[in-house]
Amino acid sequence: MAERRYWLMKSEPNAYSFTDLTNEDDSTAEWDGVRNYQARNTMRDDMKQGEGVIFYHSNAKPPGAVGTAVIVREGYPDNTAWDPDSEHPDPKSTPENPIWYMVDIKAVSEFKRFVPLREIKETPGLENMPLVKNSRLSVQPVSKEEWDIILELGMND
DNA sequence: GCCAACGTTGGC
DNA sequence: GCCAACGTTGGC
Repeated sequence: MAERRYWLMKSEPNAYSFTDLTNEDDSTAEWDGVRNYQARNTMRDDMKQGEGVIFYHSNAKPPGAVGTAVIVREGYPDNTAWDPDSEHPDPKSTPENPIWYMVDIKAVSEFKRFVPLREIKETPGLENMPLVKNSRLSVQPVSKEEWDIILELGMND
């Protein structure tokens, strides 16, 4: 069995917040609309059922981590790409030759305490996170150590 | 609103 | 294949 990995996914709360996810049927949603190859590869190839996700609010005031989710369905074609009425249509992607992929995630728990980016940047052990290194990647890997540190920050008062 | 960082596009 | 131009992300 492959080693269990951890992830972080960004969302702009104005567009789709952690609360929106918890309000879905079974707290589960398709993570559609990602149009970046590196993030696509991660969702298509690397994310496995049962692995943990830190849900992060980007472009928020302030930005930060708000809770955890879990991968409940592994990578499959993002059908919104060939829907001209979707928010992120890509005519080059077709059902026969899909370019973009998504996963399904399910909300697990909201942090007791919001963990702002400012604090993540100041916390020893988190300095190598893509988040801190100014990466724009919307789906990023998180090490076990980083996962443990952030959950400790978020789950303790 | 500004702008740095970064990814993508397209001319050559 | 290089790289300038352009568009987007996202913190501040």
